[in-house]
Amino acid sequence: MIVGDLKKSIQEALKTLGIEAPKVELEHPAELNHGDFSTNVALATAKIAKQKPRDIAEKVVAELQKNLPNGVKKIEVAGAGFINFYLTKGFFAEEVKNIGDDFGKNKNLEGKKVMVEYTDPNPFKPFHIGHLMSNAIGESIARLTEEEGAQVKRACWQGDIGLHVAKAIYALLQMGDDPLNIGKLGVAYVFGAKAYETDETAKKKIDELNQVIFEKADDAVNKLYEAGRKVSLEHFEELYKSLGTKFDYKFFEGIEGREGVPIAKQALKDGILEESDGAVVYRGEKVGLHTRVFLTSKGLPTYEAKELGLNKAKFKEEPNLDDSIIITANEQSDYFKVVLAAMREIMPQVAGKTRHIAHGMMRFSDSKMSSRKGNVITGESLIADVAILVHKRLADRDLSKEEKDKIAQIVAVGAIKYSILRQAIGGDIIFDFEKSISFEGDSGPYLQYSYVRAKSVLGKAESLKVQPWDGRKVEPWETTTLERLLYRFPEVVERAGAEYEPHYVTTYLTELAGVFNSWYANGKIIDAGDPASPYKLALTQAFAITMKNGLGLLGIKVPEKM
RNA sequence: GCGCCCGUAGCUCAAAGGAUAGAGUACUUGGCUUCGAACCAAGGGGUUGCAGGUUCGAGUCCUGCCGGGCGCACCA
Repeated sequence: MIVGDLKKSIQEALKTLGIEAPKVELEHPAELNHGDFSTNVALATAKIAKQKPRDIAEKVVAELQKNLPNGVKKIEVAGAGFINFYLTKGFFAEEVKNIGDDFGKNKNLEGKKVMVEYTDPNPFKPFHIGHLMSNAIGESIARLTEEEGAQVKRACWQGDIGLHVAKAIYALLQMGDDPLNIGKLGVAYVFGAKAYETDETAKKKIDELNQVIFEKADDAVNKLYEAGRKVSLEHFEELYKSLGTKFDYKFFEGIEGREGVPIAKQALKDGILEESDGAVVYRGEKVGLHTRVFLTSKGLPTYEAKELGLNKAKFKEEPNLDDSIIITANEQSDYFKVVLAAMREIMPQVAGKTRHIAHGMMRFSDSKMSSRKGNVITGESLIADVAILVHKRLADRDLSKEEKDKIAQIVAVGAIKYSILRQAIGGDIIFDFEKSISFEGDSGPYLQYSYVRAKSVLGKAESLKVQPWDGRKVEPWETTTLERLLYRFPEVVERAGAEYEPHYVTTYLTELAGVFNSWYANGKIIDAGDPASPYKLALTQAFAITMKNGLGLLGIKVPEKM
């Protein structure tokens, strides 16, 4: 590998010069005109060696040039004392040759089994754009983890029981019995939530209803409950289909969550949890956190207790899990600190493998989004609205209605996912339809479009029976920026996977697409008079594969036409 | 009040302690009879919230302040 070889050569050069360097750092310079690799050893060792950085750099370069490392074309000293390496055409050609369908994969997590929980919408409540955010991030992290060689189990945790359900059913009981659908359910929830806050009698009834639902004590209520749950879940299923997520496990508060009650009661007996004002709580203060309630004074489990049941169930289903990741918005960060602290005492083997990853919140510029207040944008409506905009762009394309519908769906979801995955996951996204969803420049469709163009060129080459480069001889054709970026893709994937940061992939792909588009505009790829044409075709192919694989890691599909 | 997170171009965001802090967008201008213009090329735009400190080197690390977000007992 080039990195290892270069480091070794630098290490040896330093040794010959009698300079001690604990470790050699080799990185890609931020700017491409600073070379393909750069090291700061001269700067880092200057003080100990009592020499000027540039002097050390000059000496190291002189030493390296006596026997130029494999794949290196040119070495330069630049700036304060950086040593920059430029690679040979032969190196890039070899890399391009190796770009196939597996490009990007690594074996860092080979043999590991990882469960990733994300999205977590609640039946009886709307699936809003916050869930879209969690889904986009979670799906991408799941795919990155798979790309690292792990076996991934996708899990979704759904609150099909609890006060929010009681609120919706309270309203449904008053709404007459025309057929239930997702729209009616949304209205019911908002109505019930409002009643709970403003109407004392309603509040009392809803609290009672909550108990009735939990105990499955009333047939009419049970029936309504089952119907509402079904409508919600079917709606979620449709959304997962268009988002490209397929869950291996769907856990429910009403099923796995119930199992948390006996666990909490046992923990109370064991003295891990304690009683306080009739409730069962965990005193987080003993580990520098705060107190949280696990069982209410009425004996009902809170989210905390349900979480115990859930996490036990995860390891019951998948006993050989190496890692269990829970992805939620950061409003739950402190909650998870306390629950995980309690879990470390109650079920240490589970807690030791469970980790919470927080992402930012989807917000409006002027207010907090709240499904309770009804001021949410649903995932369904957002996808539909964006798809309409895509359709407008497709108006004069020579494609069938079916093709256009399919493309609109892929491009709309791509645009939305991109707008979420373009930034570090920790940051909030201020949702603004006009600004958030873009088709130009830094956007999902920009990447999809550059892929489609590349495929179009490849299609034309095929119809003209033009063969791509045979991979054997390389002439000293000019090295393109495209080649200088392409071989870095696996490194980007590795880092994104290790840090659970899909945006490294997004940023890389956008830069890659920019470089491809610029190269594309600058000259012809298929050109009978150009001896480099077959090589350019191979480059185009390599770009298309990389873009498709990269977008795949973001959970974004590529259309063949758009 | 306490805890966690954040503050970079008009706006939305990048930047693994390194070089002249970069993209997109918006604005101005040029480019389709060429392999797809959802594209390309060019231009202006910055005291990285403020003040200290550590370091050969700080947007990045430390301290304080200012501004914002989230959380802190029976909701999820």
